[in-house]
Amino acid sequence: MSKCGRKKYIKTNLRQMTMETVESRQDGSVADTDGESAHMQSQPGQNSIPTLAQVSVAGSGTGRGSPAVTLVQLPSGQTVHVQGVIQTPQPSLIQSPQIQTVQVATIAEADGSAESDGVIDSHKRREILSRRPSYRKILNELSSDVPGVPKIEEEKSEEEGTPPNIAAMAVPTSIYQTSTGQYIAIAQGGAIQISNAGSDGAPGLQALTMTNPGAPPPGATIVQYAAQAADGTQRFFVPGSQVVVQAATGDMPTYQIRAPTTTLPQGVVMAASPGSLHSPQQLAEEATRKRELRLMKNREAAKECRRRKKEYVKCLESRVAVLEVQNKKLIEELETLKDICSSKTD
DNA sequence: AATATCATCCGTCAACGATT
DNA sequence: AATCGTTGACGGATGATATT
Repeated sequence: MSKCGRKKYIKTNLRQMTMETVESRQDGSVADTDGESAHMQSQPGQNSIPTLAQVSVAGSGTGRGSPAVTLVQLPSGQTVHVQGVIQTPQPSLIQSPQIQTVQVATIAEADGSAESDGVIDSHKRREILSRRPSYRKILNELSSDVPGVPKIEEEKSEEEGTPPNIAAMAVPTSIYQTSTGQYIAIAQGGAIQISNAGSDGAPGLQALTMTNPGAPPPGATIVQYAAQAADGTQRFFVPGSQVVVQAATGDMPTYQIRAPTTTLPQGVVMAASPGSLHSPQQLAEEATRKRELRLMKNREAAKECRRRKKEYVKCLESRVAVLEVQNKKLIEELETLKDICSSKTD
């Protein structure tokens, strides 16, 4: 199998896993091409329910957000309202003696005969296929429903995207990352903090104080870091037109703050305010800087997004486990009640 | 041991919604 | 309208495991 094909296979499996164990689509009636983006918003409780389709109880909606209420029609014709998957365990939840096949309203059939044939109005389809909320939102809503599920904080306090050891220090105004994964935080008072990323517990954080306080000239906020210089050092440019030079030798990195008297090493991109750009070369450098900044941000965002997704999937998996246990208990309870009833009738 | 396959992670791009 | 954050999709890299 080619690598590409293998990936398709893996991703298909992941998508199936998502659909079966996470999303639990009831009937596939919503024609979703990407398999993930649409059905998270398919909350049965939010739609009118003109027609019904058979589904299994285990897949009766994720109930994200406020507890989604699913209308369940019993074989006897009686209808009951069943909360979505997200609910606190209850002592007794017997709602149907035949819980393996109940009937739940579906979205695609909720719009009339024409759309039940799979012809969905483009606007409607657009709404259905609209982007689902972020994992942060989803998980926070899950958390609000079930105690014990940790919330994802809006403000990143312990997330991996922030440099370790820096969060506990003085609040920095700017954080820059070097090509080697190190972070430089520049606090308001001019203190420079350098930390090694990814080194858990490593005493990599060092604080340096700039020697000439004073507001940096406007437009002199240096964002980019230098590649390793020819002399084996690494240089970072900080506000105030100063340069932080990292020595490349030794186990303990050393840093010095120098005036940028030397020529810039190759690869350094100096940022400047857009108003000060004149030559095409400066414009190109500005564009390059912006692009690299965007890539860096997106890199971190992708990491964070994946972390949230993992957390979200874990949350759902644990919920599945809980519900399986709950379901088992209900079945047992049902059997017990059946026995009691049959013994009474005898 | 060499090769193939699997599993996972990561960076990037593009599209989208939300915000300014 | 511009900008930003989020996330699916894609492809590459890498380590683990199975097969030859």
